[in-house]
Amino acid sequence: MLNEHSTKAADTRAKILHAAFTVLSRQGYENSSIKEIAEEAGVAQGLVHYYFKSKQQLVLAVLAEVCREMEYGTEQGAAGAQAAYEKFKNMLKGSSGTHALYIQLIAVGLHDKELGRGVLDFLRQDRTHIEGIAREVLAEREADPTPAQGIAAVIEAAVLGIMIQNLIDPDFKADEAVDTLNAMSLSAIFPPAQGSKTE
Amino acid sequence: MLNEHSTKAADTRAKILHAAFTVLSRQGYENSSIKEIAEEAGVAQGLVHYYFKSKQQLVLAVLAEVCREMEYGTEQGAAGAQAAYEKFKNMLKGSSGTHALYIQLIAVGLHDKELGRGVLDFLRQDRTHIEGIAREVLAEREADPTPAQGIAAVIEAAVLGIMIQNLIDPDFKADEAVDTLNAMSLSAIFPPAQGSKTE
DNA sequence: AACATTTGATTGGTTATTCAACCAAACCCC
DNA sequence: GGGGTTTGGTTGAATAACCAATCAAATGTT
Repeated sequence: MLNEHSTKAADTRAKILHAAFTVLSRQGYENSSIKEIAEEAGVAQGLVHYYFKSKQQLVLAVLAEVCREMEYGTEQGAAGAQAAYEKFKNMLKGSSGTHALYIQLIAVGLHDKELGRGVLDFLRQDRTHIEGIAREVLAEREADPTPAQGIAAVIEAAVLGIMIQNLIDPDFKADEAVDTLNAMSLSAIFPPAQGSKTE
Repeated sequence: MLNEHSTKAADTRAKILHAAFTVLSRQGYENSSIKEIAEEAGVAQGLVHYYFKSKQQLVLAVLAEVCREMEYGTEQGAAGAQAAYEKFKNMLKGSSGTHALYIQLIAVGLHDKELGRGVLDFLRQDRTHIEGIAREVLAEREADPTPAQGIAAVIEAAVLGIMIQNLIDPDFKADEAVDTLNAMSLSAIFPPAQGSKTE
């Protein structure tokens, strides 16, 4: 039966995608050739272009895969925030390949319109998600929800930067950094005595 | 004359370096060829290799240049922090080429040992500088200086992440993000009346 | 003349992408 | 059910372009 998704086709497609992920995260974008990806997948070169029009398209598909791997849990409020931070700590220990690839794709996306679009989409979705959590926490504290957006921008930024430092610097104290970020975001939410807003 | 001060030699060297910066920041690492850089500089291809053994070496030299462009002021204490944040805001508006190149080089450095070393050096120096400021501020407040390291890590991270978002997302509200980061780092320093840390 | 600088053609290699041919299973008509 | 045909899947070689690096020769400078 020639149903739109013959399992065989889906299989090899996934195989190529997985191989692309492996090679790209191991060697980086500019050192990864289609030939090498095909070898890793155990198929002929031409087949890669049968499933993906161009290297761009392939990498774009890999990006989607990577994004799926970075999803958080869905707990609510402060508990959700805690859970997300813990999950992030674990990711920092384990999935360095994924992170390296992500940073790589961000950089390539700076000069590749199509890829850049994909990266931007994911980044925004991520930030929106963080903003949602921040809003919940602010609501729990019965505080003004306005700063949620700015807080989300900073947390998203810090997450990216911690990833980067963790990849580059073998001596980087990732756990400490995440804990500090946690504390900082919390104390941003408990309005400190700076302005005049006392509880 | 083999003297390091032959002005002509220094001149063309600088010319090539500048052209490399221009081309690299415009087109990204993997789309920049020596040929193109030579053209931009108005010299023959071979000359580039006369001054820089390899593309790696050239890019490494450009990195040093970029780092010089990113230096902060040297004011002390809280005033220094304020000044640095303001300077950062201005940079976010203007020097996007420099930032794009920096992110690019971070990414390439992930899989290029030599470049990676250079990037790491700069990153550490930067973080140490931030840590110094944090220490000064903590001292002004007569607070425990221990968390300075963690705070510096988070601020460095956030700076990187804000750069990235500012490059990628045309709607990113950079000023708001920097102000929020400022507030968050301050409130991390005024120990908020928070009960006990989660453990 | 000796040296530093500059040139541009050459080398040896890599790359993404295209293409004609091949295979096997699915379908149709008898 | 069995020949012929369409179709999706797969192959590996060919194409055309590009690249970093080298080098012998030319030019400029002291």
